[in-house]
Amino acid sequence: MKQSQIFTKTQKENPKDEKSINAILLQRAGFIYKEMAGVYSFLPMGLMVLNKISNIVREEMQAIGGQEVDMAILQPKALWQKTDRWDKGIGLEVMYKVKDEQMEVGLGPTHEEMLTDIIKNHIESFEDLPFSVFQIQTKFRKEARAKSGLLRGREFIMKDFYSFHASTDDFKDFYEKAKQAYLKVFERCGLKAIITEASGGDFTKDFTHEFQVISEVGEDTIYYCDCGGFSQNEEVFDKKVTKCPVCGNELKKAKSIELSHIFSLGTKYSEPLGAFFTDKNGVKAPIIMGCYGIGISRLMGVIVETSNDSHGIIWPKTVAPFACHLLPILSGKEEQDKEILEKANSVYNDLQKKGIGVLYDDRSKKSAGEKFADADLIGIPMRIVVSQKTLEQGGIEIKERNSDNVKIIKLEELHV
RNA sequence: CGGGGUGUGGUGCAAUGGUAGCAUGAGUCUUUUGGGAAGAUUUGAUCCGAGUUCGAAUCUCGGCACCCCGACCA
Repeated sequence: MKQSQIFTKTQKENPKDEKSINAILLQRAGFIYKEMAGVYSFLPMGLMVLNKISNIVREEMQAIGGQEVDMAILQPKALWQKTDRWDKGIGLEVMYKVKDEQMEVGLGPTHEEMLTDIIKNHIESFEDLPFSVFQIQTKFRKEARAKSGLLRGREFIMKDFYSFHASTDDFKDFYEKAKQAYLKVFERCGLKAIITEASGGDFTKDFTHEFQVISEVGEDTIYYCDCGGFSQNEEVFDKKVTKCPVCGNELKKAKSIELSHIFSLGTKYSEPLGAFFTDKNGVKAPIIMGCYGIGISRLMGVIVETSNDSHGIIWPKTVAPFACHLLPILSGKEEQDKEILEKANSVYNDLQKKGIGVLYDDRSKKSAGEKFADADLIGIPMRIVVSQKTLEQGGIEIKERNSDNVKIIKLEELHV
């Protein structure tokens, strides 16, 4: 893609009133646009990143059998009244409600009610179980205090995933599979997630599990051990415990960001909504459920929050909008510039033919300094420079965003 | 929802109650070109509503918005 054709521009100055790194860098680089506190539009390159993240999540969900759907966002009031969540709890405190001349509806903050209602019309026997369903869509939640860029929004993109089982044992097996799938998702996104025991709020009395990433801007505090055998959220942590019950080392305390929260739902939704199946003995029983969320747009924010330097974003290869950023640096001499541009064009065409994503900074009026600064800000993992210097040395210059090493190589030697 | 802070061109900043200025961006022209180039020229702003005053960006009241701390949080 040619940079001159992307309608967004970078900003030199930090936006006034933003303290959070992800909010500053994503806006300056033109990935997102703030509409209101906690409400952002995703611009072309922002959407590319979001799609990369979504695809990683989608692949891992499909790998454990998840079937993708896209449910309605408008929520029928009657459905939420069946679980007694319209007038209290999440329905009262979290759900946006909209009235027209005929009816009142909610904007989906989560989809247990809707999905349970859908599946009950399809599931009749134990032979129809188990299965799991996910979707990636915009959720709406009234946040008392939206903050920190993409980390806590009123409108945000979430992957919500639900599983349905005939027995608790089967649910537990799947729950473990989902945990492993989530670890893979975060690893592929370049993040080290710590599985942490937490409270399920009014959802469940049992511990639930959160996937936490250590970060100073996090809202949570966790006590954990590097051995990986122990981590608990402060809200459930017994302060008398000081050593890891698994390896015996001192526990560490850190602020962290919650990327995901997974729950055992039991029959909390299937019973009131009437989602029953007939078991092997011909007895009717409520379906056992689990639910598993990942904040997709929050994940994008967390990646920026944990991967940046004073010049800008450093995207991991797996989620970067492009694999490389091609910068022709002109010399001011007509003949040479023609040669430089020809070379840059041929590199661009070559990479495109190979299917390598490339952002081509073809802006003729930008100075070298500005192109470098923009490249650092946007944060594409590999920078390729074509200039008089590189022509003289018969190659192209490459530099990885997360390193200071610069080297001249032949185009054929490029690996991304 | 409680507390604190802030609202001025697209962006970042200034302006004792008295001509809204600077930088940057954007447009045009010339010269430049390896880390946010130079000159010339053009463009563009006081969050909204009341009040005080001869006169309000500035003072008062009300509203709205944004940021931060806390409470809350599937």
